[in-house]
Amino acid sequence: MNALFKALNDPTRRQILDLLREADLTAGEIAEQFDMTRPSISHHLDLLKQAGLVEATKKGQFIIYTINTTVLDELLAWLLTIRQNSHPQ
Amino acid sequence: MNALFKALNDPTRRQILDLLREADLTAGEIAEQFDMTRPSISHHLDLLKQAGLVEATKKGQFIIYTINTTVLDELLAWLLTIRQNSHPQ
DNA sequence: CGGTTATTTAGATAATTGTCTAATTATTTA
DNA sequence: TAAATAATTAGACAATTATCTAAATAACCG
Repeated sequence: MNALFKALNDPTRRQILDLLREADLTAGEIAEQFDMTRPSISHHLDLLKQAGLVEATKKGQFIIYTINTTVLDELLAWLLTIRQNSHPQ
Repeated sequence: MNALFKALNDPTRRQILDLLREADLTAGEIAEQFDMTRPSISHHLDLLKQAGLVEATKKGQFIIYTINTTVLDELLAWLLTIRQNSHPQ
């Protein structure tokens, strides 16, 4: 869970996920959406990849990023546990 | 959401939430559960409080911490959106 | 092949974070 | 009121993080 929380603990990375929710995008298309250098975006993508939240597939000279939400299941389960069972009086 | 993700991005703080899910506890009772100094735990409790995840009420010389899960609703909603609507083909 | 394009890797730096010890505040109690 | 207990605040320090520029890798195209 550590890599997951770490990946989500940044507004740029969460925004990248929001973008990828709409469509698969190349690294360059993602970078265009931010006022930040490409290496910085590349680094954010790497952290998302480490957490398993995105997958990267090379297509020619481009790298296409795809969201993968299955890793969120564990987080979702934890959240629901915390929320529903909090010391009922 | 920033304070929330920040608060959750630490295993000690998540474990504190797990403890408070079972029962309200004083700062000292929480500190007992960890191999860490009281000031460190106090700092973690402060971050949880800043995120709205816990509430502190003074009772004599003790401070009792209570979990508050309502702030998790926004996170839960975001997670569900990300998960359910990810670029259906 | 040589130049251009897409992206990452490497290395540096400032800011943030987690932890500690020491000091402070507040409350209880003998 | 003085000592003890509960907890926080303050300040220091090492580790991590987000960002940048410069360099490297890889693929395309004239």
